[in-house]
Amino acid sequence: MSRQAVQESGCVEISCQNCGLYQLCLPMGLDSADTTLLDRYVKRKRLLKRGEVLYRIGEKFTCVYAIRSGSVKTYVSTDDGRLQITGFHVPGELLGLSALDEKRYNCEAVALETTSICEISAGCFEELVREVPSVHYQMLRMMSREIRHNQGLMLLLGRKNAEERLATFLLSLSRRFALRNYSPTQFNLNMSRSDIGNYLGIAEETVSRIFTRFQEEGMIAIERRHIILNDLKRLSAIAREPYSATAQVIPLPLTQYSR
Amino acid sequence: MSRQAVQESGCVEISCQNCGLYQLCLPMGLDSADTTLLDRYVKRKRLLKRGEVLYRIGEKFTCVYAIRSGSVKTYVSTDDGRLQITGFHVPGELLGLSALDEKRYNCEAVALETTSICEISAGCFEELVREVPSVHYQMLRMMSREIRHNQGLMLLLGRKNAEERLATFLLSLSRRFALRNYSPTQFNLNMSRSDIGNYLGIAEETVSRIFTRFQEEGMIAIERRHIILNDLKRLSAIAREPYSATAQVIPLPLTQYSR
DNA sequence: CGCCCTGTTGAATCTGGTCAAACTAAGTGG
DNA sequence: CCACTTAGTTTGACCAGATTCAACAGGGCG
Repeated sequence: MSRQAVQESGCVEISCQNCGLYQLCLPMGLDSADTTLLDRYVKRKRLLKRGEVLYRIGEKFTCVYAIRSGSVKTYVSTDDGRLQITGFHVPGELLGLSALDEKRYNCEAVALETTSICEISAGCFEELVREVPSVHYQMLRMMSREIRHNQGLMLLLGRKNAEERLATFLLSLSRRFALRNYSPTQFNLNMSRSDIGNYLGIAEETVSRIFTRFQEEGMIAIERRHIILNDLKRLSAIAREPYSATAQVIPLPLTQYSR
Repeated sequence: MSRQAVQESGCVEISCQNCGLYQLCLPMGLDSADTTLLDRYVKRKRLLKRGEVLYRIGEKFTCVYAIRSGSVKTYVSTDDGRLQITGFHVPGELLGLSALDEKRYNCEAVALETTSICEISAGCFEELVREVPSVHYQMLRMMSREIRHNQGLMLLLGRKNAEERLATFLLSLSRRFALRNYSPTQFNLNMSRSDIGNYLGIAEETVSRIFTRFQEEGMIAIERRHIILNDLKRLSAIAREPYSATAQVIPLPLTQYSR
């Protein structure tokens, strides 16, 4: 039935080789038989342009999505349209899992740039999780990670002032770059000040002001979207990272902000 | 091995009949064979007094906990000891799931009152999830729910002012009571103002002030910890609930605040 | 070249935090 | 039973940080 779906969509040529689900599961001990199985479940591919919506709040839960390339932001909103960005998502990550409970998407997903997505129907997803044990446990871990990420963000939103938020944000980027073997002290912020502000719960003007203050104090050098961190120690002192700084890396699943 | 653990702990008499895991899973289609299986996995029971710690941030992930009775708050913290309460948890809920990914607890759990807990070792938990399909999918749904809850809280913390936060909080309690067939307009707040403030990311003085303001405006009547909601409509208007108000109930897994 | 978008800066304003004090209820011990 | 302590709550005064509004600078692009 899922194979049929693949054929219907005219996307038979699409293997799962480069899709997020594959990337996600392979390092976790899936053997090739499993990945062949994966292929069966991927329904079709979608290509989104910047600003296009993947799913909306309240919409029925139809698919789980895996990002192949590009990046996506998710956000929730109030009655009167105020948005809170809850995450930026990159290749290898899954979207829509938080709809499993209520069978409705509870946040909105929008492409930040041209983005390629694998679609897995909700039914197929359940089947997949049931039939492939290694995928199954991997799902739990992924959701566990998302919960942890959100908790870090709540701490930031609830208890940190604007300076601390910015410092935390910069350090989190720095660490993620270090993990990917990019420079931890020099990179591009490829999102707008307003995105940063929204994510951190402060006005974009405040973001600007604090960046310039940090610069005046010599901790950073920033020019448009390129930034150099001159004093990680001082930034750390300001950021006031969570207790288990070693274990709990960061609440920021962001896109690759360097190049 | 898990059976052995049960016997070692001297808690053989404890069946899973009243433990959270049982309550959780039974309505979801577990048959009695499955629940017998469940019994095998519950290692032992713990009894916590008010203020006692169930697990700490950074501690190794050893167990998943199910609340039998009482209530527990979880929180994360910064370097310098500021806390952010991330949830209040009640019977039937599981604790510790967000440690699945990193194998360390990333928040701290403390009993709010005398609380009875079932303990399931991490290894047994994995086995349980692997062997009992109905439990497995249930886990995914639980974590999905927690993510949704956290997203609502992030929206509140990032984009709402103090009045809106309080109104949201009161309405969420009201709805939960309605679900349990308690009065949605009259109940006890059995947590301190400071707990409320911490949870909502505002000072306890601000909580007090806004409660009195709401009272002056006739929307509520409050006396110590007993509260009457006189005007749900006006509260809703202030709260500015998320778009899909129907689908997305509330970000507040709180304890029974009425009696 | 001129327009638009993003980002920066300044000034006024205001929300909410902090500090301090008073008050209440509930214990606690003599 | 009463004096005393303690924790929780409320209230006022003051102030800092952040928002809002507005103007402006500069780069990228048609």
